Amino acid sequence: MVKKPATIKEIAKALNISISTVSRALHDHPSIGLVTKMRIKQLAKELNYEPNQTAIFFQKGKSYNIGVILPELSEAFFSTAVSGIEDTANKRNYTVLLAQSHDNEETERKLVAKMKNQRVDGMLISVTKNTSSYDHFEVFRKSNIPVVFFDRIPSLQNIHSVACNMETGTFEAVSFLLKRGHRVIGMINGPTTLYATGERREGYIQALIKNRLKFDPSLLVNCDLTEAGTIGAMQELLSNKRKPTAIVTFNDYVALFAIRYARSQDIAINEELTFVSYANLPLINYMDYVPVASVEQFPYLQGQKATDILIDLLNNPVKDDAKQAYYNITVESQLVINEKATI
Amino acid sequence: MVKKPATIKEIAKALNISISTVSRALHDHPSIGLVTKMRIKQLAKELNYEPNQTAIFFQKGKSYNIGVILPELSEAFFSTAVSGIEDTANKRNYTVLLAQSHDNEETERKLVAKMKNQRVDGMLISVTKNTSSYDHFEVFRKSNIPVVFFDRIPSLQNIHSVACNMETGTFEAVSFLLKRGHRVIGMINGPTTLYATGERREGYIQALIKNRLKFDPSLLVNCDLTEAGTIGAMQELLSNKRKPTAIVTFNDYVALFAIRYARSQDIAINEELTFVSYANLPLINYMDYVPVASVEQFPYLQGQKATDILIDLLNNPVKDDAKQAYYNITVESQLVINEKATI
DNA sequence: AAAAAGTGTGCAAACGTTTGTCTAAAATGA
DNA sequence: TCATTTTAGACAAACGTTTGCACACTTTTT
Repeated sequence: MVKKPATIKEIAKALNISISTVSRALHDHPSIGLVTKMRIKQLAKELNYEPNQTAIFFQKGKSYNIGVILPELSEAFFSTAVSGIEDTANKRNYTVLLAQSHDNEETERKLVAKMKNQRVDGMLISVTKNTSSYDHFEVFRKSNIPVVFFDRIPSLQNIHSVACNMETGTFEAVSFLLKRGHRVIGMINGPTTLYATGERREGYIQALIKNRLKFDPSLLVNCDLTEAGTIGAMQELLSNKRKPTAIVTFNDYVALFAIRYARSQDIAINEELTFVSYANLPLINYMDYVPVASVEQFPYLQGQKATDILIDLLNNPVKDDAKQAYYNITVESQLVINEKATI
Repeated sequence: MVKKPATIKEIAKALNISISTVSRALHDHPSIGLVTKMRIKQLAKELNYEPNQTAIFFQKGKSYNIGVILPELSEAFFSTAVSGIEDTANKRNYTVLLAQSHDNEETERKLVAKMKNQRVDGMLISVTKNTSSYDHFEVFRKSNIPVVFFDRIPSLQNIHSVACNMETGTFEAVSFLLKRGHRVIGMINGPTTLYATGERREGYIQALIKNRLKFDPSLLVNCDLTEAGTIGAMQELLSNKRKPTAIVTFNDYVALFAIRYARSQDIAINEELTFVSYANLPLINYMDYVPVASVEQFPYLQGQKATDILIDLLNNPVKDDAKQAYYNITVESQLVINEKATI
């Protein structure tokens, strides 16, 4: 009943030629005569021949698998990045093995072990919020499995990475607000431990400098990204001697919390107090009041680039470890005006 | 520099024993003496031996890959389901190949082809909203690749499926509202083409019957799940002779649209008009006004069950196609009271 | 006319593992 | 003590493919 899939061997036998000829013919190897090639391809089609991938993987000593470890698939940023990864990988004949760390370092460690013995050819990793030590990634180096970190990248030397430069977008965001006439602009930034927090700060300050304005540290408050933290930050900003007329928030979640709080204080959103945020998540489609603009981080693009780099690395393995060149790609963030919020 | 991973062969040679002995020893085969076994395991550990998965896959003629095709990863329902799938698959030594159809039938067809020649052992599929014909799935039957459909299942005979029974949850939801004293309960249901729409309707009616109330068809309106459609449905319900004091909405998105509209009409949410919805998405954490209760569909559990069934199917292949038994698992939905909304 | 180059194909090894069958030695039974 | 069973391990085939090398034949060059 169950007919086994056709093999190269069967084709060879049926045509009374050698296996190698069949293999070469199917790969359009130049040394095979046209007639034989046609006969072979013809029969292959008739028999519905499809190469046995497991055999090829084995033979080539590769799995054509790319492992991906990221914190949380349900975050829109990551699920979009995954789309970029998948599309690129599929296009280049690789397959994606996905796993979520759920922002748990322990899980991350386990996944690393799992991935390694699944024999992935390469890895794409976005580290956990809380990952403090990076030694568990060393096994990949030892096994000669290239790793490209994306978005959340560890502070290590000699790694490949793709990340988004937040400074540019922040600069644009603040410039945009300045152009709109705002002179007192607050910022609710993230925890100082995050690299991205520093970039936002820098962009903010640079935009002020460029416009010959003085940087007022009391207008820049850090927060832990929770709702409570955001409310605290808002209270601090709103009670400032110079009360801001616009606020840049670390991400859309913070924006949501901040806007909600502002409304509870009967502040007219984007009139009395204008908001600009980051990420541009689908979330804002469902908010009643949304930031007037968002700094886009291009997750799909980041996924694409990281995958491209990884596959290039796989196709051109370095012999000499010392001569290894490291890719550190930066995607520029970019301000996007939110049409829904035009008032 | 790059040291190749150790193989069974090397271990054999180093210990001057046969390959088969090493293989069996590592598998705790009873016919291997204790001392040899220990020696082998010892050396294997020293050499950091790890079985070459590609070789094993090839040898066993299996890929230990499970293909998953679903509409949209960024929908919380699916990303949660994927977690269930991954966890179960990993536990049982399978690997997950993920792909999104983005609710596009054409993409779905392409993915099917892709998956088949990636030589997956089995498939988990949640079909596209728009999939009208199911013949592209036939290739799996022909290649003897078992398929388990989940959540969105095609209306076909002789398939394996895991889905959530919406009737139970709907029954509970309406009963809950009745117990709270509501007597005029509206429902914004989905398009009649969806199976789940029928189940909701049935649950709604059954709850009324059970409470000796008459079913009033004018209180049950269908909609296309868009914001415009929802507003239309709301207008219809609110202008009804018997104006509802509570509304059950098809899902959280519809709930959001409906609540937003109600607020635009200055209706006090969950006082003047009470909402109950489905899904319980993270979305509602970010809504200012949320339904008082949601019908939970247990996506994680569905993913788990579907994967378990699939792997069972893989481990116990049927010889005789005619004798195939089909699994059709139903997960009961369940009402969950939303604490945030308690007023 | 002989040598060289080109063309088309076959042979066989290799990749790492599992597993059915075979054998030698040791243990058991009478 | 010899026959039988048990134990511990070896041998070799098989899985499907790719690829370096060899070979025969034909064509071109000298």
